[in-house]
Amino acid sequence: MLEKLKSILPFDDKQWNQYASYFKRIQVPAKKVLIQEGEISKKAFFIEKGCIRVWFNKDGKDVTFQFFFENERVSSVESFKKNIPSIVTLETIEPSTLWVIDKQDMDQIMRDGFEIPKVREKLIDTLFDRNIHYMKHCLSFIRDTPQQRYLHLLETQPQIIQRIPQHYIASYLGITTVHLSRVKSKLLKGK
Amino acid sequence: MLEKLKSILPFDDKQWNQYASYFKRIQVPAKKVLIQEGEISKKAFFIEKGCIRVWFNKDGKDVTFQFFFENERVSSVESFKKNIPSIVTLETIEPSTLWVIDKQDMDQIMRDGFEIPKVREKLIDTLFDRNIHYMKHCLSFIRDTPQQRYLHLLETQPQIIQRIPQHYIASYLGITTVHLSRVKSKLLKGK
DNA sequence: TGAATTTGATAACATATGTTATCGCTTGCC
DNA sequence: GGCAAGCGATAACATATGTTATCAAATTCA
Repeated sequence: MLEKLKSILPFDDKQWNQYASYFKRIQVPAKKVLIQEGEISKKAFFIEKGCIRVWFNKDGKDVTFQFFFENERVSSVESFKKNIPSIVTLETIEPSTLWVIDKQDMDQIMRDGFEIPKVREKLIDTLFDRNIHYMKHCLSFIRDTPQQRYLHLLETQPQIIQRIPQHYIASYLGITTVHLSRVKSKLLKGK
Repeated sequence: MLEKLKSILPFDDKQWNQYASYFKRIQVPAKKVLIQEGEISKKAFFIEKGCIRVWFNKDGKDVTFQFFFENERVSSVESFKKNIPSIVTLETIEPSTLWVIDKQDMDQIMRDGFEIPKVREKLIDTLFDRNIHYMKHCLSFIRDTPQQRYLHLLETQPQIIQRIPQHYIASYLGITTVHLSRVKSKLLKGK
């Protein structure tokens, strides 16, 4: 099951023997908070099964920022990297199977990884990709209407539409559940 | 004038002697397009004097995505890094003095830089910082009203309000010029 | 200097989106 | 089985924001 992790961090087998023990497999129920907003994150997660929602607080309401699924890594990046309080909460949506690693161990892996050209390339690529992803996400809020964002989601990440309760999707799109309903019904009626 | 660049890329003096010649100083007028949307970017810029606007096309209208000022580096990141067509246009707003470097040379510097722990740290930090910046920028579109975004801009980047024509600011905030006028006048009238 | 362009304010109206409330359908749980 | 909670649709109304048009001031440039 760490196969996917190996493709993300392409160390050789010898090194993986050392690192494998850093990761612990845990089972968590739905709606379990993994990292709380305001807390300094000391852990990172890799999802074997299930999904995780990243959200933040807006006047008492929770607003979804991102979803993560199988074979993805999740952490409160800025908190994890910089030892500052997290601006987001990480919470499971479904009962999930996760691999968890402590910051200390992860830092070790990162330090080692940046010494090895192949791993380094991969890590840098990942950072750039994340950058591009956030950039495009921003851009879609400036450029596209909620309806366009919904359609785009349908095309590019149908599993979100299928697996995630609609009120989470609505806040992810930056609108209310009521308006998402309207958008969907407008689309059904042939636009 | 490369002093600022040295703090961003903390090589030792010997190496800088080699790299300094990679950068060329150019003077460009206002409204000069540096990189065109759709074009594969082969250059990166460092601003000595002036400012640059990053924008993209929305149904024929231009929508501003970011502003850059003195001592900042600008490039079409994803295009520059991945050799793909740029999704944004880079254009000066004021007459500017820039330092320009070719992709090939920049790649060389990056390759060398990642071998040197001190420089590597700085580069990775920069990537994370950019990530956090985009994340927060996204977040402000989901969480805040245009008025809140305007006030936030006033607090954190007053030079944008002062130096940049209002219609660029409006599209940067994701609203029309008409609405920005409304927001400002509402704020003047004591909210 | 004077004409053309850019910039910003405002009004009137149109559309998009939020708010609150209600209803019915599902789901989980005792 | 039945109740409570969660979820999604819809309606009516309120507010925010966009669109188009007009005007005045500032700026640019020949």
